[in-house]
Amino acid sequence: MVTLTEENYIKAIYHLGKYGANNVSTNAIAKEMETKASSVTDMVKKLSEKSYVDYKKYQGVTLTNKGKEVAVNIVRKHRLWEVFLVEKLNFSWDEVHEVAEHLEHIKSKKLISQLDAFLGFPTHDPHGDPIPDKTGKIKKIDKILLSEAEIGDNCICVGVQDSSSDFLKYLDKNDIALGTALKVCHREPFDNSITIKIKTKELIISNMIANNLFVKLS
Amino acid sequence: MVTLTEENYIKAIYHLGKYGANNVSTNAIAKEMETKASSVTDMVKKLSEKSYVDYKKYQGVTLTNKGKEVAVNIVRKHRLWEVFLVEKLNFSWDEVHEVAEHLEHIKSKKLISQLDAFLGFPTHDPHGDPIPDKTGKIKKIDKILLSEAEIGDNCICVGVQDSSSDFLKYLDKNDIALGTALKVCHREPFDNSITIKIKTKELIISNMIANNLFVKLS
DNA sequence: AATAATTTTTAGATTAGTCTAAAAATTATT
DNA sequence: AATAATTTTTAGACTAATCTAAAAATTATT
Ligand SMILES: [Mn+2]
Ligand SMILES: [Mn+2]
Ligand SMILES: [Mn+2]
Ligand SMILES: [Mn+2]
Repeated sequence: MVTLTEENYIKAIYHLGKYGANNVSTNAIAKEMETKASSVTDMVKKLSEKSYVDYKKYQGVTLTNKGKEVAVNIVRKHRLWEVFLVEKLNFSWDEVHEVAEHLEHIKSKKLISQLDAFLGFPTHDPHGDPIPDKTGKIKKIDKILLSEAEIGDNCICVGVQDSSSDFLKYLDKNDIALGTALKVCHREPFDNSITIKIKTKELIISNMIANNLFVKLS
Repeated sequence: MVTLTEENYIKAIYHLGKYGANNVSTNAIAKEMETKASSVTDMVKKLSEKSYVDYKKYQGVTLTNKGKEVAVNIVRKHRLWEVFLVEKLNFSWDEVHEVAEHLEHIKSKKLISQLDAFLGFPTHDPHGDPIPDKTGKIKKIDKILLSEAEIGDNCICVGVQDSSSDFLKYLDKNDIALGTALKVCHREPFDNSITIKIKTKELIISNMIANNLFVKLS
């Protein structure tokens, strides 16, 4: 049995550990969870006790297979609920995360398998992130950051790195959604801003924007 | 701000106080919540402090208007989710309660108003219980217990008193669902069992069954 | 290699919710 | 009206999760 709080710690460790194979530090977890390092130490001991993580004092943690299972399952639920909110309840993609943070903790196998079927077994959430299947398998698509695309490339938006409301609303305002086709026209050497063309319209976007938008070449 | 636990106590007090205008006793709450009387006393003090209930030592509690508002809102959410589970996710009516017990605590105005719209503003849940509207108004239909119907009455099933899995499965097995028409044919004086006719089929049901099935005369 | 800065852990408190056992109040029975 | 039975409250303890402040370990800098 895993408590709601434990689930949140496990999820945080999962996200922090995804890139970079090394251990996740106490401070990193504390920052992610908006809590104090001392609280993290306590919890990490408990998670280790219950063998959700491997932990050696002062060395940070990594998820065990058991821990990874829990994490992936929560991510699956989170993303399925996000799809539900957008597809069925007309939420916009910048409104879903907060509600999904709560819905992801509802424990019912049947609920999730039926929801999955009801949604038509979606493979990606509204932000382009992959949805693990019931066995925990995640199929990843080969996407690159728009900032890494070359001049002249034709791309399709497939995801966002940052999914803060501010960023998503910026994209909405500029008619950029998942599936939108665009062409990279020019890169300004001074600030790495790039000019892109969407349909007939040209748009200049900063390097920071380009660094948070995933595309695939088309 | 009201915690999940407080919500559950408030809901229990609401259900216990619905019939009979008198105060709800500590022991009654303890039984309903499957907890100890001493825990109830502690919580009841806190709820009183926060003015969700009126409480005088040794005299039990009643919900204040503020408390009633919270209770009705939880009931609304619980019943809307039950409709969702049955109508959209193919749950049967004996499976929904437990999951709804968790979903009812998700706090998002938009989630519930959109869910309500998505479901077509249902007025009753899968057990025939009325769904309060967003202002908390509950419209009650005039239903009677089948045990109170007279010989010769033609009725339609509109709800259940008990919604335990055992009872609901009994009804399923005997093709009794909400909306089912039936006629009261005979009452056996010895045990108050009654013979009913559904379509062409006769069925003998015990007084206990008849005491847990709501019907309206047709 | 010694010292300074940073990170992590420990020690001790706090809050929400629960429990057992005993005391106090209420209600029922003689 | 006195006693017995029941209900309710209090007192004190426990667990989960958190915090602050101080100690210990690690890492960075001189
Ligand atoms: Mn999210
Ligand atoms: Mn997402
Ligand atoms: Mn229910
Ligand atoms: Mn119901």
